[in-house]
Amino acid sequence: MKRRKPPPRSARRSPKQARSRETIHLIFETTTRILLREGPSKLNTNHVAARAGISVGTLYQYFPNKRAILVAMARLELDSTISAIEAALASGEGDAADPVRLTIGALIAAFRKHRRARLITFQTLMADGLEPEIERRLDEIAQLIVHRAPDPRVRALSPQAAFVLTRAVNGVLVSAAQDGSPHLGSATLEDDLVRLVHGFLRHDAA
Amino acid sequence: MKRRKPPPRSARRSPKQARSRETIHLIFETTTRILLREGPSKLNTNHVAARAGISVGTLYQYFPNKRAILVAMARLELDSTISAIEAALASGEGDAADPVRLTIGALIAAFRKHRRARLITFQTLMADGLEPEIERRLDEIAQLIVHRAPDPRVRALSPQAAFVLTRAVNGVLVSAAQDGSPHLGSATLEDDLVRLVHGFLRHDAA
Amino acid sequence: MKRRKPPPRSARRSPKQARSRETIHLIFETTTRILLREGPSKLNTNHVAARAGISVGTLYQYFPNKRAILVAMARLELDSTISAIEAALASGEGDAADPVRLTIGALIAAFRKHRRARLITFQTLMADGLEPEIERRLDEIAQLIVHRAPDPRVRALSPQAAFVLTRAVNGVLVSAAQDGSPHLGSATLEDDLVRLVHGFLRHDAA
Amino acid sequence: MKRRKPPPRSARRSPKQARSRETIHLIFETTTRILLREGPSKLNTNHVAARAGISVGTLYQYFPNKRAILVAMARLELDSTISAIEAALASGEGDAADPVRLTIGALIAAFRKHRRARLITFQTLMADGLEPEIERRLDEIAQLIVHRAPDPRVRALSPQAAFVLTRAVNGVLVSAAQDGSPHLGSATLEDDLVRLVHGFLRHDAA
DNA sequence: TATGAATGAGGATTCATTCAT
DNA sequence: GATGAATGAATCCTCATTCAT
Repeated sequence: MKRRKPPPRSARRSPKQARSRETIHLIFETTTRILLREGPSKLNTNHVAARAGISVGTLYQYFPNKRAILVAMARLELDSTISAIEAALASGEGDAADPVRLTIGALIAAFRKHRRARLITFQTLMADGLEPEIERRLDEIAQLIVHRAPDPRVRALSPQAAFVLTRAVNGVLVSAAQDGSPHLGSATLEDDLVRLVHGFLRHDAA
Repeated sequence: MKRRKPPPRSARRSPKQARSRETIHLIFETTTRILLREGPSKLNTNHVAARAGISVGTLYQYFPNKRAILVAMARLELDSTISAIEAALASGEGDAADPVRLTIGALIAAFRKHRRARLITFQTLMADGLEPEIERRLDEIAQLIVHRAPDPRVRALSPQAAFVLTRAVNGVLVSAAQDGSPHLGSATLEDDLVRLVHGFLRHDAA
Repeated sequence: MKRRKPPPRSARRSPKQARSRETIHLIFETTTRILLREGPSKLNTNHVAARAGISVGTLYQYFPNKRAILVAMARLELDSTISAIEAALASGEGDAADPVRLTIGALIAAFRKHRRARLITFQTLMADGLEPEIERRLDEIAQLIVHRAPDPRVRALSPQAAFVLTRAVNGVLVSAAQDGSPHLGSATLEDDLVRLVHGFLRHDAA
Repeated sequence: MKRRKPPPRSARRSPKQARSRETIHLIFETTTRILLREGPSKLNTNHVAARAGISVGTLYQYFPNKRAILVAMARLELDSTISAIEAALASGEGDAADPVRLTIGALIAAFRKHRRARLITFQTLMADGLEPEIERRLDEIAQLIVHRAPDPRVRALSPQAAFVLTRAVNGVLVSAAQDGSPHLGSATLEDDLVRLVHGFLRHDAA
C-alpha cells in the first residue's frame, strides 16, 4: 500500500542460496562493465542497479554501500590470483619447469584476463584509502608463494626481500596493465620479469 | 571531479606576481593537509578554499577546475624528483660512486620527504583516470635517467627493459611509502633495490 | 510512516491463539527496546522484525502498518493507566484516604513504571500527527475520573475545568518523565501535584 | 561549466547580512507554511527549498541539516515568548495588575499567535529527541519569571515548585493548542490558569 | 582581482510494503 | 501462517562551478 506499482516480478525464484549468488554475480559483472565502458565516475549504485536490471534496494540487500561492492570484487580478484598461482606451481611440480617462470606466467595471465577491469577496481578502491587491506592481501600472497616455492632460494627469502620482490613484480604488472600501455601484451614481458626475479635471487645468493 | 565534463578553459593564470605564487602555494599546502588529515573524500574546492582562508572564486582564478590542482602538484613533485636524481648523479660524477645507488638513494629520499602526501596526491589523481599523463611523465624520467646514466649497461637498456626497471623500483617505493609500512624507513631498502637493479642489469648483460 | 498514504486495510488479525499473543507481545517489547536503545529514527518495520526474530511478513500479519504498532501500544498504556487509577480509588474506598492523592499516586506510579518507554511511544506517535486519537483518549480518562471521583468538588468540575486539571497534571508528569529529569523520582512530586489539584479545587469552590 | 544552465538570477543582491537574514526568514516562513498546510510528513529539504523559491544548496548554506531549521525556529519561538512575558510584566509594573495574570495572558497570546505552527515545530522536533534542549529552555523561562516576579510568593518558589507550575501551565497550553481543541480560543482559559497558579501559590504559602 | 552566495544535478541510502514460495 | 527477497519512490545531502558585486 505504499509503493505505487508492485512491479511485475516474473523471474522464478530458484533455491534461495543460488538466487542470491546469481544476484551478487550479476552486480559484480555490471560493476565491471560500467567501470570498463563508462569509467569510474559513472559508477553509482543507482546506475549499477538499473544496468543490472535489479532495484537499488536489492543491491543494498547484498552490499551495505557502494564501496563494499568494490571491496568484494577486489577480494575475489586476489583470491583467484592466488588460485591461479597455486595451480600453475602444482602443474609444474614434476617437471623441470622453472617455478619462478610458472608463477610469473600465471600472474601475467591473471592480469591479462581482466586487465582494465581489475586495475580500475583497485584504483577506485585505493582512491578512497583501502591500501591497508590490499597491501595485507598482497603480503599474504607473498608468504604463500614463499612457503610453497620449490626453489630453495625463494624459500630462504627474508620478509623484506619478499616485500621487494612482490612489489617490484606487482608494480611492473600494474603499470603494464594501464590503459594505453602495450607492455602487457608484449611477448618479452615474461622474460623480463623472470630476469628481474632471477637476477635478484642470484645476487642475493652471492 | 564530480559533475559534468570540465570544459576546455585555457589555463587561468600564470603565476607572475609574488602574491600569486603565495596563493598557489597556499592552495597546494592546504590540499595536502586535507588529503592527509581528512582523507581524499573530504577534498573539495569549497573546503580547500575555506581552509586556505581564501574564497572559492579566488581558487578558480588560479585553477580551472579541481583536478588541475592535483595535476599541478603531481607535476611539481615529479619535477623535484628529477632534479634530485640529477643532483645526486652530478654530485657523484668524479667519484667511483655507483650511479645506480646514487639514483636509488635520491629516489628513496624523495619518497621519504613527502611520503604520504606525495602518495596520496598521485593516488587521488589516478583514481579518476588521468593515468596517461602521469605514466608518460614517469616514462620521461626513465628516459632521462637512461640517457644520462654513466653506467653503460643502463644506457644500453631497451625501452621495454627500462620500463620494467623503473616500474619495478617505483612499485616497491610506492608500497613502502604506504601508510603503515615500515619498509621506507628500513636501512636495507636501498641495498635491496640496488641489488634488484644490478641483478637485472647483470643478467641482461649476460 | 514515510512513503505514501497507508491505505485502509481492515485490521489484520484478532489475537486468538496464544501464539499470536506471544508474537504481538514480542513485537511490542522489541519496539520499546528499539525506541529506548536506538532512538525513534531507528524504528522501522524491517528492523523490528529482525530484532524480534520474526520476518517482516509476519509482522504485517499482525499490524497493517508501522503506525498501528505504536497506536496499539499507546492504547494498552492508556488502558493500564485507567485500571491503575480505578484500582487505587477502589482500594481507598472505605478509608478516609484522600481520593485526589490516591489518583495522583497511581498516576505517578504508572509513569514511573515505564517512564521513558511510555513517553517515547507517545511522542513518536504524536510526532506524525495522530494527536486527535490520543487527546480524545486522554479526555475519556478525564471524564472517567471526574465521574467516578468520590470528591464532590471533582464531580462538579466543568468540562473546561477538567481539561485544565488533567492537562496540567499530565504536563507535569510528562516533563518529569523526560530523560534527564530527576523530578519523577522526587518524593515531593506527589505532594506538589496534590497541592496543585487541591489548590485549584478550593479556589474553584470559593 | 559544470551545471547546465546558470539560471537567471535577477533579484538584486542587497547588503550581504540583510540578504542572508531575508533568506533565513524565508526558510522559516516556508517551513511553517508546509507544516501547517501539508503536515510534518511533507517537510523535506527539497520541498522547502522549492516552495521558498531557492535551491537546496542555498538552504544547506544556512542550515547544516533539516533538523537545524526546526531547532532554530523553536529557539526563536521560545525567545519571543520570553520577550512577550517580560514586556507584559513591565507594562503592568506601576499598576496593581496581577503579575500572574499578566504572565498567563502573555503566554496565551503567544500560543494563539502561531498555534499549530508553533506546536508542530516542537512536536516534529521532539519526535527525534530534542527534549533536553527544549526542557532546558523551559527552565530558563521559569527561572527568569521567578526572579523578576513582583509577587513575593513567586520569588520564594523552590525549583521543584517552579518546575511543577511551569510544566502544568505549559501542559495545559500545549493541549489547548492541539489541532482540534477549542480551549485555546475559550475566554475562560485565562481565568482557569490564573486560578490554577493562585491556588497552588496560596496553598503553598499556607 | 577577490569575494562568497547561489545553483541544482547528482548520487547514496532508507524503509514501508508486497507477494511468491 | 510464516518467510524474506525484492521493490523503488522518497529524501537527504554534496560540491563543482558561476557570476554579480
